[in-house]
Amino acid sequence: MDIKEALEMDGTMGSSSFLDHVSAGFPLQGIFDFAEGEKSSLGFMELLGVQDFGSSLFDMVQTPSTVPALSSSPNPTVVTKMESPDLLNQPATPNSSSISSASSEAVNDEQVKVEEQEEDQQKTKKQLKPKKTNQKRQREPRFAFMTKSEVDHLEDGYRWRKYGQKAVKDSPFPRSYYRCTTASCNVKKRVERSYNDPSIVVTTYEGQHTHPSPVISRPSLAGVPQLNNVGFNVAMPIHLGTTMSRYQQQPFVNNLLPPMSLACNYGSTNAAAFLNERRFCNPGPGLFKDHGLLQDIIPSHMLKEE
DNA sequence: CGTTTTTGACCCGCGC
DNA sequence: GCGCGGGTCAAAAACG
Repeated sequence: MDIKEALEMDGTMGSSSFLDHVSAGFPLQGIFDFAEGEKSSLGFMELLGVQDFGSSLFDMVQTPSTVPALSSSPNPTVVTKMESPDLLNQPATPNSSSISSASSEAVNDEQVKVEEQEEDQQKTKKQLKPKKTNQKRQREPRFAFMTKSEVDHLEDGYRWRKYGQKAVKDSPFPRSYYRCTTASCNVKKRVERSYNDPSIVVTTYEGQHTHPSPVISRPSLAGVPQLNNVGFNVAMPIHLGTTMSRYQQQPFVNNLLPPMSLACNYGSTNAAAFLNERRFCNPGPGLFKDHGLLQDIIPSHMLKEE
């Protein structure tokens, strides 16, 4: 049980609690703490209830141990960890069935965690600049998922520019920081590799894209079929068509999906979609089922599916 | 030549 | 107050 070891190792870190991990970027250790299931006694549904605050964060993790079939399976997998309830409705990817099933069986170790870090910090404007009226910086809600992949930077339909890299404590693998290259869109993501299982990449998204996936207009991806003209459902097909041969990125939540998030379940299957879903399902603090934007963007038939 | 990556420095929050 | 770790900046290098 690598995870167990990880958990124990985490204990050696000592100074940080799980929440600390989370608020600081939920290092894997944090995730595994979570997996331990002791620091979070909330049941999944309970969490949902808690989460239902719209802006509070929600963590759902399936540690590698929960998907035993993965490591040995020819088809790599993705373990999803989400920090936002709105995203939980994420459907399994079309071709993740095998993985999904595997994970479902493994959910026994299902871990859930609630985070309320939204008031955490707002690092969008920053540090080297004169600090402003120091309200605690607010951090955008984040969500992450673990992906079994050989490449660190997973294609998700958006363009990212790397702006930093740091060594991760207790891990031989560095953590990379990316920002969406689209002007006015300050979505960020962190990518790091699990030191317990180097084949697993943990990607954390922070913020919400304020634009459609740019891949639509990208020549290199022009051949990818577009599901719509908005962009957020496009990424997955692109992903599948262009990168699956190198790695698999198949976020899935299957049985972990919270019922209440069904309203946002419209079939997107990747990170970009997650972000968009999040954005559209959770347009503002406390708002949950506002379909205003959704209706503008999502085909009516999709909405009906909820 | 424009864009992205690399990388050391810096800032900030937090625990001791 | 100090040190540590996480996160970001920004100049230089690399890349296409």
